[in-house]
Amino acid sequence: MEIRVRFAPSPTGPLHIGGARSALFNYLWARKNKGTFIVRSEDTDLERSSRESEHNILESLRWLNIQWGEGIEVGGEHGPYRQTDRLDLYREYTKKLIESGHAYLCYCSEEELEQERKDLTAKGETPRYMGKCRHLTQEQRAGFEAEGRKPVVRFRVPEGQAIHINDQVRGDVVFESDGIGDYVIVKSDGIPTYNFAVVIDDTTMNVTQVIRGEEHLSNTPRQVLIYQALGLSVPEFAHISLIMNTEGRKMSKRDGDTAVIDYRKKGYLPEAIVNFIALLGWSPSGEKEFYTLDELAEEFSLERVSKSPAVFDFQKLNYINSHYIKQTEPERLAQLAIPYVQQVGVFSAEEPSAEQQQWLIGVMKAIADKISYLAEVKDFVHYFHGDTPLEPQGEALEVLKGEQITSVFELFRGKVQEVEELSEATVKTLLKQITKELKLGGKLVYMPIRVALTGQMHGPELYDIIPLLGRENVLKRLEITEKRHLG
RNA sequence: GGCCCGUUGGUCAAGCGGCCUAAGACACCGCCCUUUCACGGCGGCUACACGGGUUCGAAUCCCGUACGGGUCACCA
Repeated sequence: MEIRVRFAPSPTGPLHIGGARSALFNYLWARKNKGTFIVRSEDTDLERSSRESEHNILESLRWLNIQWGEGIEVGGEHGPYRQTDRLDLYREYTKKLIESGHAYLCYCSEEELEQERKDLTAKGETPRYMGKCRHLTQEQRAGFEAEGRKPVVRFRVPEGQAIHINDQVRGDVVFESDGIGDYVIVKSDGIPTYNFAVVIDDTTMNVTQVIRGEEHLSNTPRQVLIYQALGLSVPEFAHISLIMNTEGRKMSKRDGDTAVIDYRKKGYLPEAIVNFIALLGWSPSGEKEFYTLDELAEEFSLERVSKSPAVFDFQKLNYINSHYIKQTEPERLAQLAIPYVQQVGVFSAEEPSAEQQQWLIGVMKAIADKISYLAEVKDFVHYFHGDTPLEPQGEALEVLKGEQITSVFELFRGKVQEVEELSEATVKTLLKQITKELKLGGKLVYMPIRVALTGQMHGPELYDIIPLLGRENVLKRLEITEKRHLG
Protein backbone atom coordinates (compact mmCIF):
# COMPACT_ATOMS: atom_id res chain seq x y z
CA MET A 1 0.00 0.00 0.00
CA GLU A 2 1.22 3.46 -0.79
CA ILE A 3 2.41 5.41 2.22
CA ARG A 4 0.58 8.71 2.51
CA VAL A 5 1.51 11.20 5.22
CA ARG A 6 0.66 14.79 5.82
CA PHE A 7 1.59 17.98 7.57
CA ALA A 8 -1.48 19.91 8.67
CA PRO A 9 -0.59 23.16 10.38
CA SER A 10 -3.16 25.62 11.55
CA PRO A 11 -2.26 28.99 10.07
CA THR A 12 -2.34 30.97 13.29
CA GLY A 13 1.26 32.16 13.21
CA PRO A 14 4.55 31.60 11.49
CA LEU A 15 6.01 28.11 11.10
CA HIS A 16 7.70 27.14 14.32
CA ILE A 17 10.70 24.92 14.78
CA GLY A 18 8.52 22.15 16.17
CA GLY A 19 6.18 22.36 13.21
CA ALA A 20 9.09 22.37 10.83
CA ARG A 21 10.36 19.21 12.42
CA SER A 22 6.96 17.50 12.11
CA ALA A 23 6.84 18.52 8.47
CA LEU A 24 10.39 17.28 7.93
CA PHE A 25 9.76 13.88 9.49
CA ASN A 26 6.63 13.41 7.41
CA TYR A 27 8.46 14.50 4.29
CA LEU A 28 11.39 12.19 4.99
CA TRP A 29 9.13 9.27 5.75
CA ALA A 30 7.25 9.78 2.50
CA ARG A 31 10.47 9.93 0.50
CA LYS A 32 11.96 6.96 2.26
CA ASN A 33 8.90 4.90 1.36
CA LYS A 34 8.33 6.44 -2.04
CA GLY A 35 5.03 7.66 -0.72
CA THR A 36 3.21 10.96 -0.89
CA PHE A 37 3.59 13.94 1.37
CA ILE A 38 0.51 16.13 1.68
CA VAL A 39 0.26 19.62 3.10
CA ARG A 40 -3.10 20.94 4.13
CA SER A 41 -4.27 23.93 6.10
CA GLU A 42 -6.33 23.49 9.25
CA ASP A 43 -7.95 26.88 9.36
CA THR A 44 -11.14 26.13 11.26
CA ASP A 45 -10.19 28.58 13.96
CA LEU A 46 -11.66 31.54 12.14
CA GLU A 47 -10.57 33.99 14.81
CA ARG A 48 -6.88 33.25 14.71
CA SER A 49 -6.28 31.88 11.25
CA SER A 50 -4.97 34.09 8.50
CA ARG A 51 -3.81 33.77 4.93
CA GLU A 52 -0.72 35.63 5.93
CA SER A 53 0.27 32.90 8.38
CA GLU A 54 -0.54 30.24 5.84
CA HIS A 55 1.71 31.99 3.38
CA ASN A 56 4.48 32.27 5.92
CA ILE A 57 4.28 28.58 6.73
CA LEU A 58 4.38 27.53 3.10
CA GLU A 59 7.25 29.91 2.39
CA SER A 60 9.21 28.54 5.32
CA LEU A 61 8.68 24.98 4.11
CA ARG A 62 9.87 25.91 0.65
CA TRP A 63 12.87 27.69 2.07
CA LEU A 64 13.80 24.52 3.92
CA ASN A 65 13.33 22.67 0.66
CA ILE A 66 10.61 20.48 2.14
CA GLN A 67 8.44 19.85 -0.88
CA TRP A 68 4.97 18.40 -0.95
CA GLY A 69 3.60 16.39 -3.81
CA GLU A 70 0.01 17.05 -3.00
CA GLY A 71 -1.92 19.70 -1.14
CA ILE A 72 -2.36 23.37 -0.85
CA GLU A 73 -1.11 25.40 -3.82
CA VAL A 74 0.02 22.31 -5.70
CA GLY A 75 -3.36 20.58 -5.85
CA GLY A 76 -4.17 16.90 -6.06
CA GLU A 77 -7.02 14.44 -6.27
CA HIS A 78 -8.19 14.77 -2.69
CA GLY A 79 -8.66 18.49 -2.44
CA PRO A 80 -9.58 21.09 -1.55
CA TYR A 81 -6.76 21.27 0.96
CA ARG A 82 -8.02 24.05 3.15
CA GLN A 83 -10.54 23.02 5.78
CA THR A 84 -12.77 26.04 5.34
CA ASP A 85 -13.21 24.90 1.73
CA ARG A 86 -14.36 21.48 2.87
CA LEU A 87 -17.33 22.44 5.03
CA ASP A 88 -19.86 20.54 2.89
CA LEU A 89 -17.87 17.37 3.33
CA TYR A 90 -17.89 17.69 7.09
CA ARG A 91 -21.63 18.35 7.04
CA GLU A 92 -22.20 15.04 5.28
CA TYR A 93 -20.31 13.14 7.91
CA THR A 94 -21.97 15.07 10.72
CA LYS A 95 -25.31 14.02 9.36
CA LYS A 96 -24.22 10.40 9.24
CA LEU A 97 -23.07 10.51 12.84
CA ILE A 98 -26.28 12.10 14.08
CA GLU A 99 -28.44 9.69 12.15
CA SER A 100 -26.55 6.69 13.45
CA GLY A 101 -26.87 8.03 16.99
CA HIS A 102 -23.15 8.60 17.43
CA ALA A 103 -23.65 12.31 17.80
CA TYR A 104 -26.32 14.63 19.10
CA LEU A 105 -27.23 18.27 19.42
CA CYS A 106 -26.33 20.07 22.64
CA TYR A 107 -27.82 23.35 23.75
CA CYS A 108 -25.87 23.94 26.94
CA SER A 109 -24.70 27.47 27.50
CA GLU A 110 -21.16 28.45 28.29
CA GLU A 111 -22.13 29.22 31.88
CA GLU A 112 -23.66 25.81 32.36
CA LEU A 113 -20.56 24.11 31.02
CA GLU A 114 -18.30 26.25 33.12
CA GLN A 115 -20.24 25.30 36.22
CA GLU A 116 -20.08 21.63 35.39
CA ARG A 117 -16.33 21.79 34.94
CA LYS A 118 -15.93 23.56 38.24
CA ASP A 119 -18.01 21.03 40.11
CA LEU A 120 -16.11 18.11 38.69
CA THR A 121 -12.75 19.65 39.41
CA ALA A 122 -13.86 20.30 42.97
CA LYS A 123 -14.72 16.63 43.33
CA GLY A 124 -11.30 15.70 42.01
CA GLU A 125 -12.64 14.27 38.79
CA THR A 126 -11.66 14.93 35.23
CA PRO A 127 -13.60 17.93 34.01
CA ARG A 128 -15.68 16.68 31.12
CA TYR A 129 -19.13 16.94 29.66
CA MET A 130 -21.47 14.60 31.48
CA GLY A 131 -24.08 14.21 28.79
CA LYS A 132 -26.83 16.54 29.89
CA CYS A 133 -28.26 16.90 26.38
CA ARG A 134 -27.80 13.27 25.44
CA HIS A 135 -31.45 12.43 25.48
CA LEU A 136 -33.32 15.58 24.59
CA THR A 137 -36.84 15.16 23.31
CA GLN A 138 -38.19 16.84 20.23
CA GLU A 139 -40.05 19.31 22.47
CA GLN A 140 -37.03 20.21 24.55
CA ARG A 141 -35.03 20.91 21.42
CA ALA A 142 -37.79 23.08 20.04
CA GLY A 143 -37.85 24.94 23.32
CA PHE A 144 -34.16 25.74 23.20
CA GLU A 145 -34.45 26.77 19.57
CA ALA A 146 -37.28 29.11 20.50
CA GLU A 147 -34.98 30.69 23.10
CA GLY A 148 -32.62 31.40 20.27
CA ARG A 149 -29.99 28.96 21.41
CA LYS A 150 -27.63 27.66 18.75
CA PRO A 151 -26.66 24.03 19.26
CA VAL A 152 -23.28 22.38 18.97
CA VAL A 153 -22.89 18.78 17.87
CA ARG A 154 -21.34 16.43 20.38
CA PHE A 155 -19.91 13.00 19.87
CA ARG A 156 -21.48 10.34 22.06
CA VAL A 157 -18.55 8.61 23.75
CA PRO A 158 -19.26 4.94 24.40
CA GLU A 159 -18.96 3.72 27.98
CA GLY A 160 -16.45 1.28 29.34
CA GLN A 161 -14.34 0.96 26.24
CA ALA A 162 -10.59 0.62 26.07
CA ILE A 163 -9.16 2.53 23.14
CA HIS A 164 -5.89 1.22 21.79
CA ILE A 165 -3.57 3.37 19.81
CA ASN A 166 -0.93 1.74 17.71
CA ASP A 167 1.86 4.24 18.00
CA GLN A 168 5.02 3.68 15.99
CA VAL A 169 7.10 5.59 18.49
CA ARG A 170 5.46 4.69 21.77
CA GLY A 171 3.98 1.28 21.12
CA ASP A 172 0.52 0.33 22.31
CA VAL A 173 -1.07 3.16 24.28
CA VAL A 174 -4.41 2.55 25.97
CA PHE A 175 -7.05 5.04 27.06
CA GLU A 176 -10.32 4.40 28.84
CA SER A 177 -13.33 5.94 27.15
CA ASP A 178 -14.85 6.74 30.54
CA GLY A 179 -12.29 9.43 31.08
CA ILE A 180 -13.51 11.27 28.03
CA GLY A 181 -16.69 13.32 28.06
CA ASP A 182 -18.88 13.81 25.01
CA TYR A 183 -16.89 16.34 23.06
CA VAL A 184 -17.89 18.94 20.53
CA ILE A 185 -17.35 18.01 16.92
CA VAL A 186 -19.22 20.91 15.33
CA LYS A 187 -19.28 24.38 16.85
CA SER A 188 -22.43 26.45 17.05
CA ASP A 189 -21.38 28.37 13.97
CA GLY A 190 -21.38 25.14 11.98
CA ILE A 191 -17.59 24.88 11.77
CA PRO A 192 -16.14 21.50 12.73
CA THR A 193 -13.62 21.26 15.54
CA TYR A 194 -10.13 19.98 15.03
CA ASN A 195 -10.74 16.49 16.39
CA PHE A 196 -13.52 15.93 13.90
CA ALA A 197 -12.15 17.66 10.82
CA VAL A 198 -8.79 15.99 11.15
CA VAL A 199 -10.39 12.55 10.99
CA ILE A 200 -12.49 13.36 7.97
CA ASP A 201 -9.53 14.88 6.18
CA ASP A 202 -7.14 12.09 6.97
CA THR A 203 -9.60 9.46 5.93
CA THR A 204 -10.71 11.16 2.71
CA MET A 205 -7.12 11.90 1.81
CA ASN A 206 -6.21 8.25 2.41
CA VAL A 207 -3.59 9.13 4.96
CA THR A 208 -1.90 5.95 6.15
CA GLN A 209 0.30 7.36 8.88
CA VAL A 210 -0.15 10.33 11.12
CA ILE A 211 3.19 11.68 12.29
CA ARG A 212 2.78 14.64 14.60
CA GLY A 213 3.79 16.21 17.91
CA GLU A 214 3.20 14.49 21.22
CA GLU A 215 0.74 17.17 22.29
CA HIS A 216 -1.75 15.33 20.09
CA LEU A 217 -1.39 11.98 21.79
CA SER A 218 -4.09 12.67 24.37
CA ASN A 219 -6.45 13.71 21.61
CA THR A 220 -5.94 10.62 19.58
CA PRO A 221 -8.54 8.44 21.35
CA ARG A 222 -11.22 10.99 20.49
CA GLN A 223 -10.23 10.70 16.87
CA VAL A 224 -10.09 6.93 16.96
CA LEU A 225 -13.62 6.87 18.31
CA ILE A 226 -14.83 8.80 15.30
CA TYR A 227 -13.09 6.46 12.88
CA GLN A 228 -14.78 3.57 14.61
CA ALA A 229 -18.23 5.19 14.65
CA LEU A 230 -17.92 5.77 10.93
CA GLY A 231 -16.63 2.29 10.31
CA LEU A 232 -13.37 3.58 8.87
CA SER A 233 -9.95 2.06 9.15
CA VAL A 234 -7.71 3.79 11.64
CA PRO A 235 -4.32 5.00 10.41
CA GLU A 236 -1.10 4.30 12.23
CA PHE A 237 0.21 7.02 14.48
CA ALA A 238 3.65 8.24 15.41
CA HIS A 239 3.82 10.84 18.14
CA ILE A 240 7.09 12.68 18.25
CA SER A 241 8.27 14.11 21.53
CA LEU A 242 8.20 17.83 22.01
CA ILE A 243 11.06 20.27 21.62
CA MET A 244 11.87 21.99 24.87
CA ASN A 245 13.64 25.21 25.73
CA THR A 246 16.70 25.34 27.92
CA GLU A 247 14.50 25.36 31.01
CA GLY A 248 12.95 22.09 29.94
CA ARG A 249 9.60 23.55 29.01
CA LYS A 250 7.84 23.36 25.71
CA MET A 251 9.42 25.91 23.40
CA SER A 252 7.27 28.96 23.07
CA LYS A 253 7.52 32.44 21.70
CA ARG A 254 8.86 33.69 25.02
CA ASP A 255 12.05 31.76 24.43
CA GLY A 256 13.15 34.06 21.66
CA ASP A 257 13.57 32.69 18.20
CA THR A 258 11.13 29.87 17.67
CA ALA A 259 9.95 30.57 14.14
CA VAL A 260 11.80 29.32 11.11
CA ILE A 261 11.65 32.82 9.67
CA ASP A 262 13.64 34.14 12.64
CA TYR A 263 16.52 31.90 11.67
CA ARG A 264 16.23 32.80 8.06
CA LYS A 265 16.46 36.46 8.98
CA LYS A 266 19.54 35.87 11.08
CA GLY A 267 21.26 34.24 8.19
CA TYR A 268 21.12 30.58 9.05
CA LEU A 269 21.36 28.25 6.07
CA PRO A 270 18.29 26.12 5.36
CA GLU A 271 20.38 22.98 5.01
CA ALA A 272 21.80 23.61 8.49
CA ILE A 273 18.35 24.06 10.01
CA VAL A 274 17.17 20.86 8.38
CA ASN A 275 20.23 18.98 9.59
CA PHE A 276 19.80 20.33 13.09
CA ILE A 277 16.09 19.66 13.52
CA ALA A 278 16.45 16.20 12.01
CA LEU A 279 18.80 15.38 14.86
CA LEU A 280 16.31 16.70 17.40
CA GLY A 281 14.44 13.57 18.33
CA TRP A 282 15.91 11.32 15.71
CA SER A 283 19.34 9.78 15.58
CA PRO A 284 21.11 8.06 12.74
CA SER A 285 22.55 4.61 13.27
CA GLY A 286 26.10 5.61 12.42
CA GLU A 287 28.29 8.35 13.70
CA LYS A 288 27.85 10.72 10.85
CA GLU A 289 26.46 14.04 11.99
CA PHE A 290 26.12 16.10 8.83
CA TYR A 291 23.35 15.12 6.49
CA THR A 292 21.88 16.55 3.34
CA LEU A 293 18.16 16.28 2.79
CA ASP A 294 18.76 13.45 0.33
CA GLU A 295 20.88 11.54 2.79
CA LEU A 296 18.26 12.03 5.48
CA ALA A 297 15.55 10.73 3.20
CA GLU A 298 17.70 7.66 2.70
CA GLU A 299 18.47 7.07 6.38
CA PHE A 300 15.35 8.20 8.18
CA SER A 301 13.30 5.73 10.14
CA LEU A 302 10.55 6.04 12.71
CA GLU A 303 12.19 3.34 14.78
CA ARG A 304 15.02 5.65 15.63
CA VAL A 305 12.78 8.47 16.76
CA SER A 306 13.29 9.20 20.43
CA LYS A 307 10.52 8.94 23.00
CA SER A 308 11.90 11.58 25.28
CA PRO A 309 11.81 15.29 24.64
CA ALA A 310 14.77 17.14 23.13
CA VAL A 311 16.14 20.45 24.29
CA PHE A 312 16.79 23.00 21.59
CA ASP A 313 20.50 23.74 21.90
CA PHE A 314 21.54 26.98 20.24
CA GLN A 315 25.21 26.17 20.52
CA LYS A 316 24.77 22.99 18.58
CA LEU A 317 22.74 24.81 15.96
CA ASN A 318 25.51 27.38 15.63
CA TYR A 319 28.07 24.65 15.34
CA ILE A 320 26.16 22.97 12.56
CA ASN A 321 25.46 26.22 10.79
CA SER A 322 29.08 27.33 10.93
CA HIS A 323 30.03 24.00 9.43
CA TYR A 324 27.76 24.65 6.47
CA ILE A 325 28.97 28.21 6.14
CA LYS A 326 32.55 27.00 5.85
CA GLN A 327 31.47 24.64 3.10
CA THR A 328 29.51 27.17 1.13
CA GLU A 329 31.03 28.95 -1.85
CA PRO A 330 31.91 32.57 -1.03
CA GLU A 331 29.76 33.75 -3.94
CA ARG A 332 26.62 32.36 -2.35
CA LEU A 333 27.62 33.64 1.07
CA ALA A 334 28.18 37.10 -0.37
CA GLN A 335 24.77 37.05 -1.96
CA LEU A 336 23.18 36.10 1.34
CA ALA A 337 25.20 38.68 3.24
CA ILE A 338 24.09 41.67 1.21
CA PRO A 339 21.15 42.60 3.48
CA TYR A 340 23.38 42.77 6.53
CA VAL A 341 25.92 44.97 4.79
CA GLN A 342 23.02 47.18 3.82
CA GLN A 343 21.78 47.25 7.39
CA VAL A 344 25.03 48.75 8.61
CA GLY A 345 24.89 51.28 5.81
CA VAL A 346 27.98 50.15 3.90
CA PHE A 347 25.85 49.19 0.90
CA SER A 348 22.88 51.23 -0.19
CA ALA A 349 19.49 49.68 -0.73
CA GLU A 350 20.27 49.26 -4.41
CA GLU A 351 21.79 46.23 -6.07
CA PRO A 352 25.49 46.35 -5.23
CA SER A 353 27.92 47.07 -8.07
CA ALA A 354 30.15 44.40 -9.51
CA GLU A 355 33.03 45.90 -7.62
CA GLN A 356 31.13 45.84 -4.36
CA GLN A 357 30.14 42.26 -4.95
CA GLN A 358 33.77 41.32 -5.52
CA TRP A 359 34.71 43.06 -2.31
CA LEU A 360 31.98 41.22 -0.40
CA ILE A 361 33.10 37.89 -1.78
CA GLY A 362 36.56 38.66 -0.48
CA VAL A 363 35.14 39.58 2.90
CA MET A 364 33.17 36.36 3.09
CA LYS A 365 36.25 34.34 2.21
CA ALA A 366 38.09 36.04 5.03
CA ILE A 367 35.44 35.54 7.69
CA ALA A 368 33.66 32.34 6.67
CA ASP A 369 35.37 30.41 9.42
CA LYS A 370 34.69 33.05 12.04
CA ILE A 371 30.94 33.40 11.96
CA SER A 372 28.09 31.16 13.05
CA TYR A 373 25.40 32.88 11.04
CA LEU A 374 25.37 35.56 8.38
CA ALA A 375 23.98 38.41 10.46
CA GLU A 376 27.34 38.37 12.20
CA VAL A 377 28.96 39.97 9.16
CA LYS A 378 27.62 43.20 10.58
CA ASP A 379 30.26 42.94 13.29
CA PHE A 380 33.00 42.37 10.74
CA VAL A 381 32.50 44.90 7.97
CA HIS A 382 34.39 47.60 9.84
CA TYR A 383 37.58 45.61 9.32
CA PHE A 384 37.28 45.83 5.57
CA HIS A 385 35.59 49.11 4.85
CA GLY A 386 36.22 52.80 5.42
CA ASP A 387 39.19 54.99 6.19
CA THR A 388 38.80 55.17 9.96
CA PRO A 389 39.84 52.47 12.40
CA LEU A 390 37.93 51.83 15.61
CA GLU A 391 39.27 53.55 18.70
CA PRO A 392 41.64 51.14 20.37
CA GLN A 393 40.85 50.29 23.99
CA GLY A 394 42.79 48.84 26.90
CA GLU A 395 45.48 46.41 25.82
CA ALA A 396 45.29 47.56 22.25
CA LEU A 397 46.27 51.01 23.42
CA GLU A 398 49.31 49.54 25.13
CA VAL A 399 50.40 47.93 21.89
CA LEU A 400 50.79 51.36 20.34
CA LYS A 401 53.28 52.41 23.01
CA GLY A 402 56.06 50.06 21.93
CA GLU A 403 59.44 51.57 21.05
CA GLN A 404 59.55 49.95 17.66
CA ILE A 405 56.28 51.52 16.57
CA THR A 406 57.63 54.44 14.57
CA SER A 407 60.03 52.39 12.53
CA VAL A 408 57.47 49.63 11.94
CA PHE A 409 54.90 52.10 10.71
CA GLU A 410 57.41 53.95 8.51
CA LEU A 411 58.56 50.79 6.84
CA PHE A 412 55.02 49.53 6.47
CA ARG A 413 53.86 52.78 4.90
CA GLY A 414 56.74 52.77 2.48
CA LYS A 415 56.12 49.21 1.40
CA VAL A 416 52.40 49.71 0.98
CA GLN A 417 53.06 52.70 -1.23
CA GLU A 418 55.71 50.95 -3.28
CA VAL A 419 54.13 47.57 -3.82
CA GLU A 420 52.52 47.22 -7.20
CA GLU A 421 49.40 45.41 -6.08
CA LEU A 422 48.03 44.60 -2.64
CA SER A 423 47.15 40.94 -2.58
CA GLU A 424 47.28 38.16 -0.05
CA ALA A 425 50.67 37.08 -1.39
CA THR A 426 52.26 40.51 -1.59
CA VAL A 427 51.01 41.49 1.84
CA LYS A 428 52.36 38.30 3.35
CA THR A 429 55.84 38.91 1.97
CA LEU A 430 55.69 42.57 2.75
CA LEU A 431 54.99 41.85 6.41
CA LYS A 432 57.65 39.21 6.55
CA GLN A 433 60.17 41.65 5.09
CA ILE A 434 59.45 44.10 7.89
CA THR A 435 60.20 41.53 10.58
CA LYS A 436 63.44 40.67 8.81
CA GLU A 437 64.62 44.16 8.12
CA LEU A 438 63.94 45.34 11.65
CA LYS A 439 64.96 42.02 13.20
CA LEU A 440 61.80 41.94 15.26
CA GLY A 441 59.57 39.09 16.39
CA GLY A 442 56.34 38.67 14.50
CA LYS A 443 54.21 39.81 17.33
CA LEU A 444 56.00 43.17 17.56
CA VAL A 445 55.28 43.84 13.92
CA TYR A 446 51.88 42.30 13.27
CA MET A 447 50.15 43.46 16.38
CA PRO A 448 50.85 47.20 16.07
CA ILE A 449 49.86 47.15 12.43
CA ARG A 450 46.69 45.26 13.31
CA VAL A 451 45.80 47.75 16.00
CA ALA A 452 46.71 50.71 13.81
CA LEU A 453 44.46 49.51 11.02
CA THR A 454 41.56 48.04 12.98
CA GLY A 455 41.80 49.32 16.52
CA GLN A 456 41.45 45.70 17.64
CA MET A 457 43.76 42.97 18.82
CA HIS A 458 41.67 40.25 17.22
CA GLY A 459 40.07 39.81 13.88
CA PRO A 460 40.53 38.39 10.42
CA GLU A 461 43.98 37.84 8.96
CA LEU A 462 45.93 40.98 8.12
CA TYR A 463 46.64 39.68 4.64
CA ASP A 464 42.88 39.46 4.11
CA ILE A 465 42.12 42.84 5.59
CA ILE A 466 44.73 44.92 3.82
CA PRO A 467 43.91 44.06 0.19
CA LEU A 468 40.18 44.49 0.80
CA LEU A 469 40.66 47.80 2.53
CA GLY A 470 42.74 49.05 -0.39
CA ARG A 471 45.88 51.13 -0.41
CA GLU A 472 44.14 54.41 0.19
CA ASN A 473 42.18 53.29 3.23
CA VAL A 474 45.17 51.49 4.69
CA LEU A 475 47.31 54.60 4.51
CA LYS A 476 44.51 56.75 5.82
CA ARG A 477 43.87 54.47 8.78
CA LEU A 478 47.55 54.41 9.58
CA GLU A 479 47.71 58.16 9.46
CA ILE A 480 44.70 58.55 11.72
CA THR A 481 46.19 56.21 14.28
CA GLU A 482 49.45 58.12 14.23
CA LYS A 483 47.67 61.39 14.74
CA ARG A 484 45.49 60.04 17.49
CA HIS A 485 48.14 58.19 19.46
CA LEU A 486 51.63 59.15 18.44
CA GLY A 487 51.20 62.89 18.62
C1' G B 1 -6.61 16.86 40.24
C1' G B 2 -7.82 12.53 36.43
C1' C B 3 -5.66 10.36 32.19
C1' C B 4 -1.35 9.71 28.95
C1' C B 5 3.94 10.05 27.82
C1' G B 6 8.81 10.37 29.44
C1' U B 7 13.68 10.10 32.82
C1' U B 8 21.73 7.71 30.27
C1' G B 9 27.03 13.48 31.58
C1' G B 10 25.43 20.98 31.25
C1' U B 11 23.00 19.69 26.02
C1' C B 12 21.85 16.12 21.79
C1' A B 13 22.30 11.11 22.12
C1' A B 14 24.22 5.37 21.16
C1' G B 15 22.69 1.29 23.87
C1' C B 16 17.00 -3.25 22.64
C1' G B 17 19.72 -8.99 29.07
C1' G B 18 26.33 -10.63 29.10
C1' C B 19 30.77 -7.16 23.93
C1' C B 20 29.19 -1.44 29.31
C1' U B 21 34.96 -0.48 34.61
C1' A B 22 28.54 2.94 29.01
C1' A B 23 29.95 5.19 22.05
C1' G B 24 29.94 9.70 19.42
C1' A B 25 28.82 15.07 18.94
C1' C B 26 28.08 20.18 21.13
C1' A B 27 29.71 22.94 25.34
C1' C B 28 33.68 23.34 28.90
C1' C B 29 39.08 22.72 30.36
C1' G B 30 44.28 21.73 28.90
C1' C B 31 48.12 21.07 25.18
C1' C B 32 49.92 21.62 20.05
C1' C B 33 49.70 24.73 15.57
C1' U B 34 49.69 30.15 15.06
C1' U B 35 51.49 37.46 14.92
C1' U B 36 46.24 37.43 18.19
C1' C B 37 41.49 35.30 18.02
C1' A B 38 39.37 31.59 15.34
C1' C B 39 39.99 27.10 12.43
C1' G B 40 42.36 22.40 12.78
C1' G B 41 44.82 18.33 15.65
C1' C B 42 45.48 15.78 20.37
C1' G B 43 43.94 14.86 25.35
C1' G B 44 40.71 15.55 29.65
C1' C B 45 36.07 16.40 32.56
C1' U B 46 31.25 14.75 33.69
C1' A B 47 25.87 10.21 33.14
C1' C B 48 22.35 4.96 33.50
C1' A B 49 16.58 9.63 38.83
C1' C B 50 15.54 6.53 43.38
C1' G B 51 13.75 1.93 45.72
C1' G B 52 12.21 -2.95 45.18
C1' G B 53 11.85 -7.31 42.26
C1' U B 54 12.84 -11.09 37.88
C1' U B 55 17.56 -13.38 36.27
C1' C B 56 23.63 -16.94 36.84
C1' G B 57 23.79 -11.81 34.95
C1' A B 58 19.97 -5.38 34.14
C1' A B 59 21.18 1.12 31.67
C1' U B 60 18.40 -2.68 29.12
C1' C B 61 12.46 -6.66 31.61
C1' C B 62 8.44 -5.88 35.75
C1' C B 63 6.40 -2.97 39.96
C1' G B 64 6.41 1.32 43.02
C1' U B 65 8.22 6.36 44.28
C1' A B 66 10.09 10.99 42.78
C1' C B 67 10.67 14.47 39.10
C1' G B 68 9.51 16.57 34.19
C1' G B 69 6.13 17.14 30.20
C1' G B 70 1.45 16.73 27.55
C1' U B 71 -3.83 16.75 27.72
C1' C B 72 -8.66 17.33 29.81
C1' A B 73 -11.99 24.24 25.20
C1' C B 74 -17.62 25.87 20.71
C1' C B 75 -7.81 26.28 20.01
C1' A B 76 -5.47 23.33 16.87
